[in-house]
Amino acid sequence: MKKEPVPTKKINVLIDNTTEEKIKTAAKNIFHQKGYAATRTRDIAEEAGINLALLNYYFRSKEKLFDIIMFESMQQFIQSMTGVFNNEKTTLEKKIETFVSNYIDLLIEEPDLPLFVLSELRTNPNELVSKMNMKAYLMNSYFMKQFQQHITSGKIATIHPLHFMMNIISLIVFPFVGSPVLKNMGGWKQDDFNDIMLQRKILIPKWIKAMMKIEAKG
Amino acid sequence: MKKEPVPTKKINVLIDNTTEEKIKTAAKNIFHQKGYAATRTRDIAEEAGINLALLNYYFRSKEKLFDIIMFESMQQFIQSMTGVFNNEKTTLEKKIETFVSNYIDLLIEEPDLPLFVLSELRTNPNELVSKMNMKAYLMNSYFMKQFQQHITSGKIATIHPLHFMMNIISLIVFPFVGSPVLKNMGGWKQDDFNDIMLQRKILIPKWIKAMMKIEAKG
DNA sequence: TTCATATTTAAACAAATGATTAAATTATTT
DNA sequence: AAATAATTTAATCATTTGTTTAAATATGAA
Repeated sequence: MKKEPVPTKKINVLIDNTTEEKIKTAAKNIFHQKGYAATRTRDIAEEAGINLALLNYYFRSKEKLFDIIMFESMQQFIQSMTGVFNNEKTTLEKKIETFVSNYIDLLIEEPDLPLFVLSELRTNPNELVSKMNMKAYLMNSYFMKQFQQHITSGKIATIHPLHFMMNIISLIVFPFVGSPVLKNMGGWKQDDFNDIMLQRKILIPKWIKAMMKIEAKG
Repeated sequence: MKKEPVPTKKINVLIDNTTEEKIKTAAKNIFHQKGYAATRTRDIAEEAGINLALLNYYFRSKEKLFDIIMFESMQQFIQSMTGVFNNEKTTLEKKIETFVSNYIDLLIEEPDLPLFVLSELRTNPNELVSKMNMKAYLMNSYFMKQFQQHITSGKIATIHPLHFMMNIISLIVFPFVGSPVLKNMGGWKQDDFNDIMLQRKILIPKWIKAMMKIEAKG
C-alpha cells in the first residue's frame, strides 16, 4: 500500500539519480519543448525511463509537476539579473555588459526557456508574475539608482526605465524566440546560430549605449 | 446525407455571416489565444455559435482548420514588410519609419499574433517557414539594396543584414510577446500599454539610426 | 408544390490521456 | 531474519476530445 512519498532529501548527487529528479528533469525538457497542453504524462514517463504511475506518486498530478517546473523556470529566467544588478562596485556600463553576457550564456544553454515561460504566461493569470515581484526588485536595485543618476547628470537621455529594460531584453531574448525563422533565413545550423548570438555579447552593449545617447541630442 | 460542402464563395459580406467564416473567425481567436494543443474543437464551436459537427463538415479536421489559420497568420506576420520594402521612391530611413509604424499598428490590433506564430513554429518542422521564402524576399528587396549602399558609402556600420533586421523586429515585437510581464511591472492596463507602444513608433527609428552609426566609430 | 441537395442537429463512437488501484518488489528498521 | 515501510509495476478506470453517423431541417431547382 502506498502512502505519501517520503520527502526525498538524500545527499545531493551530481547525476540525477533519484526517481524524483529523473522525472523533474524529463518534465522540464518536454514542457520547455512542447508546452503544458501538448505534453503527455506518458511522454514524461518515457523520457524519464520510469513507470507512468510514479509521476502521480511523486507529484500528485501533471499540473502540480508543471507548477514546480514553471516556478523554477521563471526563477531562472529572472535570476540572471540578481547578483548583477545589486553589485555596488561596478559601473552601469559594466553591469550592462555582464548582464548581456550572462543572459546570452544562459539562453545558449536553455534556448527553449523564454518561449516556454512567455507562452505559458499568456494563458495563466499573472498571479505568478506578481508573486515574483519583479517590479520591486528592479526598481529598488542599485542598478536603477545608477541609471537615474546617469539621467540627472545628463549622461544619458531621459527615458522611462522600462523602455530601457525592454530594449536590452528584447535585443537579447527575441533572437532566441525567433530562432526557427532566423535559422531558416540565414541558412544557419545550431552552431552558426550560437556563434551569432555570442557576437551579440559584444554588440548589444555598444548598441544600447548608442541608443541611450542619441535621445539626448534629438 | 452529407457530401462535400459546396465551395462557399458567395458575395463577400462585411459581417462574417456564413458558417464557414464564423468558424474561421472563432478558430483564429482561440488558436491565437491558447495555441493548437490547448484549443478544443468544442471551444471553437461555442465561440462561433455553431454545432460542433459543422467544424468537421466544413474543414474536415481540427488540424486542417489550424493549417489554414496558421498559414494566414504567418502571411499577416510577414506581409507587414511587403509593400514597404520594395518601394523604390522612399529613403532607407523612411522605410524604417513606415515599417515600424505599420508593424506596431498591426500588433496593437493583433497582440497575440507573434507569440502564436512563434510558439507553433517551435514544434512544427520549418516547412512552413521555407514555404514562405522570407530569405529570398528580404535579400532581393529594394530595401536591402539601399542598405548595402549605405554600408559601402560608409553611412552606416558594416553589419550583417540579419543583425539589423533582428534588432528592428526585436524592438518592435518583443514587448508584445512579454506584455504580461511588462504590464505587471509597469502597473499598466491595456490602454497604458498601447500608449507606450505607440510612443515606440517614434523612438525605435531613432534608436535604430543611433545603433547603426556607433558601430562605425567603435 | 415536389423533389433533390445542402446544411444543421443531437447522439454516439473510439482513441487518447490523466489518474488510480492493488499487487509485487525493494529497502529499512527492529 | 522478520516485520514494516517505501517504491515500483501492470492493469484498469473515468473523462476528455476529435470525429462520425443518421436523422431533421432548410434551401433551391424543376
